[in-house]
Amino acid sequence: MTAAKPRARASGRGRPSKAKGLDLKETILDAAEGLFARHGFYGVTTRQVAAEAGVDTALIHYYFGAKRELFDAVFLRRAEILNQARLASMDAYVKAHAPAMTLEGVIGAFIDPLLRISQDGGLGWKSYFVLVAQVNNTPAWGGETMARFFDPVVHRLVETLKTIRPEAEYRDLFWCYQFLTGSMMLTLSETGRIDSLSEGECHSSDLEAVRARLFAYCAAGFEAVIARAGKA
Amino acid sequence: MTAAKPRARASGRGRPSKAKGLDLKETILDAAEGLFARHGFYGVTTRQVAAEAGVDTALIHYYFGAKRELFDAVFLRRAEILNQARLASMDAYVKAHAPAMTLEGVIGAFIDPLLRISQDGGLGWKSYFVLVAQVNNTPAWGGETMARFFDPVVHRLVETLKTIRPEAEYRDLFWCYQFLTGSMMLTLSETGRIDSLSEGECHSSDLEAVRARLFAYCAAGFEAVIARAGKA
DNA sequence: GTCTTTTTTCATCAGGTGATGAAATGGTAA
DNA sequence: TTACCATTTCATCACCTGATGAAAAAAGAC
Repeated sequence: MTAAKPRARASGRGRPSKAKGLDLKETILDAAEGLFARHGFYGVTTRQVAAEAGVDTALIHYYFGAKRELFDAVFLRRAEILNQARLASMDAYVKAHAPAMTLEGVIGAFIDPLLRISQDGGLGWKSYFVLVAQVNNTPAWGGETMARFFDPVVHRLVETLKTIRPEAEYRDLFWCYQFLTGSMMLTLSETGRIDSLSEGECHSSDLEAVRARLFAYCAAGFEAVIARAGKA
Repeated sequence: MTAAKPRARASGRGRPSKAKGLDLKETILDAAEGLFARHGFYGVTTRQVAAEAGVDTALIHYYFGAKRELFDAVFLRRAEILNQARLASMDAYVKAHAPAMTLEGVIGAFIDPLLRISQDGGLGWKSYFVLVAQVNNTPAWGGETMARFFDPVVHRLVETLKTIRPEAEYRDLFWCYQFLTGSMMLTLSETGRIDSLSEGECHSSDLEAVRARLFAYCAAGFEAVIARAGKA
């Protein structure tokens, strides 16, 4: 909003960054991440990013090319990490509880990495989740990337659920997944709406409160939909 | 994307609109609604809106003032209608089932008006829901308006639920509401993600499939969270 | 030290942005 | 008719946008 305070500045003109241990490329990505999360792709100018990063505008184009490529770079930077954390979490759960998996356990293994990373990962990750939530309901901005990285995790979830509820139909599982992801993304966005709505009783940032409720909520939802399909 | 085709054009220069039954103000709102929904506030220029509406740029400022006021006008136009439909639906349910209300019934009365309007309201309403979903996780653009109109409906929901589950804690009800609204908004956005994810098994636009699952899903989720709180 | 390569900055471009004041238009009322 | 007034258009402003080519500065190779 106001005049940006440079966070990294090269000494003179030359090439000091790597010698000083400053990676301007990362600094630019950090700045862009925060701004894109707050204002969206079109709501941010390359000059704002440059100012926030304490860097000349041209440097952004030198490293990333067009503005859209910068956005993609921001999106990709953490996508792989996130993806592998979730796959590992699912793997670990399956290996540890293979004989007696529960819906709630599987769903927890699917969601918990995100909560944990959001809690422990610092502000960068918080911004990143806001960004992912944005992309999640504006597929035009990276829906393809979204699909490329996250479809495998989702299919892993669905297949695992199918293993422990063989009678469930795929249609039901996919719809339930959509409901789950809507809850999850809105929660990770930490918009503050629940704070004002509940007049201070709940806090967006209280992910422990989420953990205590969301897994059970979703598991019961899946169960109900599966059961209802059996009846109808 | 491409060259816009004018949809309404005044004959010469003067003031033919009302005589012809054409309300250019509404035409502008329609055009703005569709564009804002697709590209977001900053992703749309007043010139694009003008072109889509078949109108001069200056006319937009004549009717609405600044661009942001145009956005607010778009948002407000349908907010009141939506709000009253939902309050009426809740009222009707309570009056009809007062002695024996169910969680699923109350939740259905809360959500169903949106599904019905989205199904029967035409493209304008579809765009509007995308817009509301956008605002829902970008509170900076109209979160205040959002709260002003929709908080009363949410409180009505929560109070009604508290009536039929007096043992429930408000904290739990608010968290569950957040989960519900996340599922609902993502669903109403009809992003098409479920279509590709399920390889054609499900369709974003199939709101009948949503009706058959979402109410039961949410009701079971609420029930589980309330029950778990009682135990813990 | 000189040469080369990478990084950073400067200066600038062509085009687009939201916005406005003034003029044109034609319906309405006297 | 004539005067008025809401509506619509035109022309334009000051500023910002993403992007680029060339120059400057520093690090590393020899």
